[in-house]
Amino acid sequence: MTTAPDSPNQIMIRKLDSIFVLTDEEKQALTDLPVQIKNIKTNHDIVRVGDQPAQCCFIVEGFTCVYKVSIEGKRQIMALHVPGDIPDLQSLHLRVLDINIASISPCKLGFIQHKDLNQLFERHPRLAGVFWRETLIYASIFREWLLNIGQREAYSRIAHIICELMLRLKAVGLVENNTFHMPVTQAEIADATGMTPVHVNRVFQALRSDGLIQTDKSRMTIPDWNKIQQAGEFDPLYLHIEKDAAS
Amino acid sequence: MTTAPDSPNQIMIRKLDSIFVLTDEEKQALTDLPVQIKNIKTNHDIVRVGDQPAQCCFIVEGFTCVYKVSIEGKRQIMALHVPGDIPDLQSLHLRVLDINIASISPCKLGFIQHKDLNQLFERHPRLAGVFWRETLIYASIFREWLLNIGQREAYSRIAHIICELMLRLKAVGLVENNTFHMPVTQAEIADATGMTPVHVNRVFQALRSDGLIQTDKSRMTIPDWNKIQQAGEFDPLYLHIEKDAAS
DNA sequence: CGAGTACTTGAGGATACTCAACGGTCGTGG
DNA sequence: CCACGACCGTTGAGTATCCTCAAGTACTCG
Repeated sequence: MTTAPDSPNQIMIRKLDSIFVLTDEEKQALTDLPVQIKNIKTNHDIVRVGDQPAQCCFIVEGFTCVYKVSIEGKRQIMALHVPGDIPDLQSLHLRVLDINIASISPCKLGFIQHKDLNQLFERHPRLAGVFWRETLIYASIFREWLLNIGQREAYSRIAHIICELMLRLKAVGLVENNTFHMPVTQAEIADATGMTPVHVNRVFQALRSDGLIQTDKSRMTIPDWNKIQQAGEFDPLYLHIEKDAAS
Repeated sequence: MTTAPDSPNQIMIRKLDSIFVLTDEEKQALTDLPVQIKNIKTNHDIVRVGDQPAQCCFIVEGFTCVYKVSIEGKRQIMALHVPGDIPDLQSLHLRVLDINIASISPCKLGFIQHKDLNQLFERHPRLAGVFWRETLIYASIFREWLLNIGQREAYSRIAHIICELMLRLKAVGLVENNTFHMPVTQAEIADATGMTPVHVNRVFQALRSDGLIQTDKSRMTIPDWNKIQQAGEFDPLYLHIEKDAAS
C-alpha cells in the first residue's frame, strides 16, 4: 500500500529514515515529491562556487564530493557523498554556493526544486526538522574530519575515513559481507585527508599488510571491523544514525 | 519604539541581522525571547559530549570554542565563537551532543529553552529559516577550516584564522580602528590549526616582523588588511555576511 | 595496440614536531 | 610589599613524518 518500491526517491527516504524514523505518511509525501533524474559522468561539476541554484539534488547511484581549491591550486575534498545523500541541501538557505560539488564516479542524480521542498515543509512541518537535522549531521561530519586531519596521523586518518564510509553505506543497505563499492581513487583520498597521493599509497599498503582492508578494484572489504575501528579511533556517535538498514 | 537597547538579546539579534536582514517585528519577537543570563569563568565546559540539553546558549560577552579530544589525548578546536554566536544551536535537532563547548575567556551567556525557540518558529516561520541558515554558516566555516588545515601551510593558516575572526567581530561591531579583543592563547590557536604551540609561536613572530599583525596582550591590530588577507588566502564569501555592523 | 588513468616504488629533503628549559606577567597570600 | 605559583610566551637543538620529484608498472578502453 505504500508506493512504487523502485522509485528513485526511495534511496533518499531510506537515508532520511536512518537518521530520523519517518511515519508512513511522511514517506508517502517524500515519494510524491516531483523529481527530475539525470545521469552524469565521472569528474563532472554538478554545481560550482558562486552558483545560485533553485534546486538541490540527491544521489541515486554513485559518489560525489564537495571540494574547494586554494589559491595555490591545491584541492581539499571536504565531504564524500553516497547514495541517499543530498550534497547541496544547504543551497536552500545559503543562496550563493561557496563550494563545488563534483561526481567522482558515474552518477544518477535526482533533482528537487526548492519550491517543492518548501511546500513539503509547510504541509509536513516535522520534515523540515528532518532535513535541518540532515544538514546538521553533515556539519558534524565536517567537525570529525577536522579532528581527523588536524590531530590524527596518516594511518589512523585513512582508517577513519574508511570506517565512516562503510557505516554510511550500511545505513542505506549498500554493504554486504563487510564488502562495499568504494569508487574513490587514492588521489581523492589524498585530497580528502590533506595528504599526498604517494603517501596515501604507502599507508594503503600498510593497511593491507596489517589485514585491516582488502581491495579489489573499487571493492573494499573490511575483514575485522574492531581492528580498523580501533586503528581509526572511530566512534560513530557523530554520524547520528538511529537505525541501520538491513541489507 | 523597538525595545530596551541594552537587553542581552540585542547582540544575538545584531549577529542574525548581519546574515539575514530582519524585520522590526522579527527583532521584537527575538527581543521578547525569555533568556537566562549566566556568567562563567575561563576554561569551563558549557556542554559536553553525550549531553542532551533542553536549551541552547548565545554569547553576550567573551569567546567560546567547540572541541573534541582524540583517543590519543590530542585536542582539536573546531570552532571559535564570538559575541552574538549560538555555539550549540545544533542541539535543537541533534539531541545527543557529539562535541564539547568551553569558554576560553570569562563569558556572559544567555540561555534559551528549546521549547521557546520552537514556539518562536511557529509564530515567525521565516525565523526558523534564519536559524537554519545560521547553522549552515557554521558548517561553511568548518569546511573552510578543513581547507585551511588540509592544504595551507602554517603561515597562511594562522593569517586566515585571524582574518576570519576580525570579520566576524566586525559584523557585530566589535572592531575599532582595525583593533579587536582576541582572548585566544597561542596554545588554543595551535589546537585550532592542528599545529604545536611552539610552531604557532614562531609563526606569530614571523607575522609580527612582516607587519601583518601587532599584538598587545589580547588586543590584536591589523595594520594592513590587504596584506594579511593575501597571506591568508582569505575570501569572505564563506561567511555569508550580508551586512556589516558599523562600529 | 596506444593513450590515459591509477597505482607503485625510490631517494632526498623540508616543514613542522618533540623535548627541554627559561623568562615575563599577573594574581594571590603571607 | 615581596614571595610564590601558575600560566603564557619564547628559544634551542635534534628529529620524524610526510612531501617533492621522478620514473616505472598495471589496467582499461576505444
